[in-house]
Amino acid sequence: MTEKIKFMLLDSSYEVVGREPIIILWGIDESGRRVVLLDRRFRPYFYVLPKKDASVEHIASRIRALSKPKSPIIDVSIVDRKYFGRPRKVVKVTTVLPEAVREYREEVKKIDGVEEVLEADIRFAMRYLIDKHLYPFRWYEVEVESRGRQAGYRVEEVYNVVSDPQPAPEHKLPDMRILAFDIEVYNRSGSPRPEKDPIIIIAVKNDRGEEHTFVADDGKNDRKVLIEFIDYVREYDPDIIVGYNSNKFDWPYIIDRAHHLGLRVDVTRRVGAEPTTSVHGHVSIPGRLNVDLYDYAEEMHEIKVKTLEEVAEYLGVMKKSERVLIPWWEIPDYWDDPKKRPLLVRYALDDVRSTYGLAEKILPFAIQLSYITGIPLDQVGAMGVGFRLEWYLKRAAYDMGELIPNRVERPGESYRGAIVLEPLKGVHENVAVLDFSSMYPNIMIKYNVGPDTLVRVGESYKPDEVYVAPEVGHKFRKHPPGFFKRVLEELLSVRKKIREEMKKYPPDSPEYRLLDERQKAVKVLANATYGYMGWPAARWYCRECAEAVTAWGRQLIRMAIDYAKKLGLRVIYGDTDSLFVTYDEEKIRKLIEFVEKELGFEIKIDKVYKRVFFTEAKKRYAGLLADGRIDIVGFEAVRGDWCELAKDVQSKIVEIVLKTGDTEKAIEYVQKVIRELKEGKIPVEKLVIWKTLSKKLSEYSVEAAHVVAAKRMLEKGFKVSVGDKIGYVIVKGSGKLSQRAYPYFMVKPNQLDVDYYIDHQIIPAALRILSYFGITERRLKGVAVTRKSLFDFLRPSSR
DNA sequence: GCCACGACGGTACCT
DNA sequence: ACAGGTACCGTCGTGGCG
Repeated sequence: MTEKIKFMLLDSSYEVVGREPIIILWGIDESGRRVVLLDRRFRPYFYVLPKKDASVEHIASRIRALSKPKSPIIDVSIVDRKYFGRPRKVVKVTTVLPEAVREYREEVKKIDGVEEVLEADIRFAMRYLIDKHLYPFRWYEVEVESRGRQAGYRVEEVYNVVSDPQPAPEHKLPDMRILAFDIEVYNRSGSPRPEKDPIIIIAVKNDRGEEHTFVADDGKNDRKVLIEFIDYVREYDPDIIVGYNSNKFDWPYIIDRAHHLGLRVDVTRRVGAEPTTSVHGHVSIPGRLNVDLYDYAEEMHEIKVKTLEEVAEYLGVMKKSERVLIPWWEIPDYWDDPKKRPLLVRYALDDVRSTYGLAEKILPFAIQLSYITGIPLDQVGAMGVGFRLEWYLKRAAYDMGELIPNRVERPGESYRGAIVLEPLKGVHENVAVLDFSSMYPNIMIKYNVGPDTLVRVGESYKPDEVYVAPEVGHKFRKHPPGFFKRVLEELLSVRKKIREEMKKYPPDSPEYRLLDERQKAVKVLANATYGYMGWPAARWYCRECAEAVTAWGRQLIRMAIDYAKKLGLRVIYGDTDSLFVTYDEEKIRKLIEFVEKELGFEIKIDKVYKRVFFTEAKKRYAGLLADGRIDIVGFEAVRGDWCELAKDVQSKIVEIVLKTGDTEKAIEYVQKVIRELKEGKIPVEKLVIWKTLSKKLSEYSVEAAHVVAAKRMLEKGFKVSVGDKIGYVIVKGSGKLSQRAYPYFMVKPNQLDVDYYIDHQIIPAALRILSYFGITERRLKGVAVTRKSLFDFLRPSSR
């Protein structure tokens, strides 16, 4: 007996039972029950593209002959698809077992006349979602047969899918159970090792506001901790589990430690299953969405040191001043001291509260990213922007009958990018910053840029039927609309619709916020398309396309600059799609009109600086806005590889100079800081320099400071890996600077080389701004000269 | 052998 | 693990000089 149910999709997976693959859809139904839908009707397949002169039928029959009874090919048929926009006859090969796709793929490749095997690398569970148009966090109606509760699945009801799920009208997200967790490990030296270092605390917090800490006994016996935690997860039964760096630390550690103690990490919704680590280092928990919030922190470029405390502070989740802070190397001391141990427990609690708070800030966007791209939530965060876009493109290709190109290894070919103008150095008053709106996406749409519309060498074309890119001469057919043009138009129109829908709700309503996150997710994809085309690993890679886009971009901004100058606007600076011009409303209006009417693009005033300062360097400036806010762009103050003290000093100088013009005050300030530094009044934290380890230690050809510091960590038993940020300080002594670099936690304050910080951090950062005003290193170090004010330096080039 | 200097490696930023 | 353009630091090799 069949019935219809509505459900919201959480995730998909598959299993092979009795030599038959079963798609498993995890979801939540209308009444909030967790359900599983099993679909036994779907089979894996791939395509075979014959060479142009080969016989499709012949290839098809050769493929049929490959079928082996144990794992048969069940269908070989000739179908019409498109490959880079051109209609092609291809062979669709269907098997029973997903693993069989890999085996047959290799054999089919060897057949004469086969150009390529396509779509043989799409995972079965994702193949189902693509083909059935299913997206996480969207609602569907589906005809099913109930199988009641099933012992193997920890859900309220299991159904067999009878016919394909159909989209149901959108309604709000159901209440989902969310669990944040965080572990603390006891170890006295180096990085913790699961085979010996116990997990002394696991802290959890859920969406009901409940908090728990599972704490080891005095003997640091953590068996109980793990058992209680595992039971808690099963008991609370979360849909989403969040952690901070949990994919790389907490989960692997829990799994290794539990196995070492002979325990199973029985936290999934599939009886008998355990969390598994995928190739990309992401941990998968069947039936639940495991989200590592660190992945999202990595994308927040404003935050330089991405510890949980820093990110929580930045996002307004928890102030560092209002929580327990314990340096990680003191954790064992806190544990061993009975008086301090409660503080350590409190610290773990503050960590998990921060983690949960981060989830509240980040998950709404992450969920919409999953909703738009169709990538399950537990994977979407671990992916780079390129892969997120690529999944969106794969779905678009399927919907258009386009074959998904293979990923091929190819060398990167560089090409010219954007224009950056030489800034007019000095202080300028009343400057408007104009920005082209979505310049590259709009170029791609206007000129129909893409790998399928590109006229390649040897191909014929009629001159009036193509767009020709300036300088580089690449040609793109005007018709029909290409793959990227169609995708981008869709993205832009979807975003427009979302933004219109948003107007129906007050800005503080949940509906508004949800839609706002959604439109942001769409924007990310649109903005990534140009870079994607120039990415050698992209399936739809097209260097000529990317090259043409930047060429058109250069032409565009040149024409805007020329017109601005013709109008009598001073062009102070410009980079790629932005122009800094004197704030003359009437002339700017004319410029905007010109760009819209004559060039066919949109340009807008992004901001107006009351005062803005440039040195001779490109990509570096500081501006004062009408409301008193200050933008610092490019300078040391916004770079993560300068010590906090130098950055603070530079920020302060910029503020003094832009707001008061009093350079003397700035000098006095620098001198004061130098005095404090010499007197040892500056805490070590403000002197730590953080640099990313971008490759393996052995691969470095020069002894850079952070590399030396990382080697010292390694010697002490710490794991250092690619991507880690190494925090180091410079100590007194002789020899190369790099040899005097030590991890900050290995150094006592009196060992610090104060002179290094003065000469190589404070003074350079200060002079970057102040040398334009004629101030020298000697003055900063205390030699008096005549007083000048900012206003002697205004509008330098106009006498 | 020492020093000045430029090339280069390396990192992080901007749009 | 989306692109190219750019600034700037410290190391390292090189050539000139003694």
